[in-house]
Amino acid sequence: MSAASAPAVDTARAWETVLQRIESDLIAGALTPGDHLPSERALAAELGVGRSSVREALRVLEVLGLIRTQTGSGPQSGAIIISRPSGGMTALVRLQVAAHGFAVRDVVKTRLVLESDVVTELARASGAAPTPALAPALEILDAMEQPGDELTRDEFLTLDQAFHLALAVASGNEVIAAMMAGLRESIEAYVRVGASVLPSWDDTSTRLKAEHRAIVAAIEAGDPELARTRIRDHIETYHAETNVSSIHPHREDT
Amino acid sequence: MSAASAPAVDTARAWETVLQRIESDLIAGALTPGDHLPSERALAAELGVGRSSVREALRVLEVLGLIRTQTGSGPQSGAIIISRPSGGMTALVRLQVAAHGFAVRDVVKTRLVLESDVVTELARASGAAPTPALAPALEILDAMEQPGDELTRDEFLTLDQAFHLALAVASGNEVIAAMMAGLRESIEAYVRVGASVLPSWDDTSTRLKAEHRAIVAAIEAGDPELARTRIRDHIETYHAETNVSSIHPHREDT
DNA sequence: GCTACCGTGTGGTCAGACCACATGGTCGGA
DNA sequence: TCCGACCATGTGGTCTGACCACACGGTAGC
Repeated sequence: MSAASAPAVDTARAWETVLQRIESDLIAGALTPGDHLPSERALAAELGVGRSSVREALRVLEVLGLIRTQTGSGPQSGAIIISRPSGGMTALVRLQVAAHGFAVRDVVKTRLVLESDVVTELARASGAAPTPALAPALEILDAMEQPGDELTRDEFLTLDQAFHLALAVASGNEVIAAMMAGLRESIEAYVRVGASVLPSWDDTSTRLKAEHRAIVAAIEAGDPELARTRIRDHIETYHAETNVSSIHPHREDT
Repeated sequence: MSAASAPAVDTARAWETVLQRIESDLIAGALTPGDHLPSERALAAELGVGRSSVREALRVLEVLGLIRTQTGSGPQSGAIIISRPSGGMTALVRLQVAAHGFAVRDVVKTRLVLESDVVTELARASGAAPTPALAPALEILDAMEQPGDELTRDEFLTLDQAFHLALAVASGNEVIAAMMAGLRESIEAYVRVGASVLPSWDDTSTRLKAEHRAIVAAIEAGDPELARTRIRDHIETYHAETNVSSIHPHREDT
């Protein structure tokens, strides 16, 4: 039913067995965030594989945002289980965009779909009771509006990204938050290029700030439909203005 | 302004330089799907790094669904650029679920959000003009209803997954399709466990088939709201019935 | 003409050797 | 007693070289 006989099973490549071992330890609860993995040399000896194979598996886990590695000795050294899905999501989406697997247009559209749901859920929750989870997002808005301290485009965009991410986090769905972060970061280069060619940045940033406040207002008013409409307009307007969707990772010339 | 002097810049780890090189080649169009990467040994020599570092980078690309490797010689050997985004999504989400980064509940919820948008878009498009893109999905439904040929639960679930994926593909947004596939696959183990404990599989499968037809009917009728409602009920009912969301990767006992 | 063979290049793996680094203990002096 | 310098230890990061299994493609022999 399961394995035919005794042999085989070993058909997987060495680094895959390492990955499987770690995954099963995670599922079994033998490994939880904060724990240290055994050292590469110990893992290699324990699993009967070479250290290079262990390293290939750890590299994958690192890129996927599951572990953090550090040299040296002490409590902070070695490979430690973390859980930072957004990092892996970013790398995944960005490379897929680069490889033509994803169109920038679809990335923007997907982000819109996810974020629409985020604000809808937040508005629903806020209609029932005040939402303290929104506090981080509000702080970011305050930071964006500091009088007398003009932000550069880059600084503004950084805060803008943080605001949208804060909304996603506030909704409580980590999967959506990670995906949104990944989608956004993966096209960040295009967004920044788009912002740099805008004729009047002052006008744009002023409008964006107003739209952010309006979105939050709709959420706090407990109006899902309004919040949804506003986030949609917010995203679509910006991307239409900067023409981000038409930017193509490929250079057709030369 | 940028680099202090001549040195440094090399601060990135060796395997990262390999990754960056490949990414930039992808963006520049020097590498497109179907192309062969240079051999590991050539890449190592060219970039001035060890072969093991090259391998770590290639391993990442493989897990992320960007390349396919094959031993031997000939046209099919070596590392070839592909673009299978769902593979990377699956690995990422599955491991994050295992590491407690993602809750199964949130995965299901996110899938629901994405799929709601898929059927909404399909219904809108279908309202304007017939949608030939739905053909693959319809074929799968036919296969699920073959009379006299009772499908096992596993076979049924495989077709079920294919149906939902076909809908996503029909919507034309590859990012959403890939993410949905990844989300679905990552919790497939839990879904199958849930199905295996259902009291009356015949009743369930009959109901699911009817629901599938109803969803398609709503799409073809060009009724976005109805399609949205039906897909939501379809997914929520099933997951409530099988209690998938409550399945926890951890075993609290022993 | 066909078959069997073998050279060649590929990824897959392992072993061993360094390196830089961060820690934590030890030893010496104040 | 206290404190600073020192160094042994263990970690990840990297490179080198060596095999292996495999798949192709040409070649020699039938």
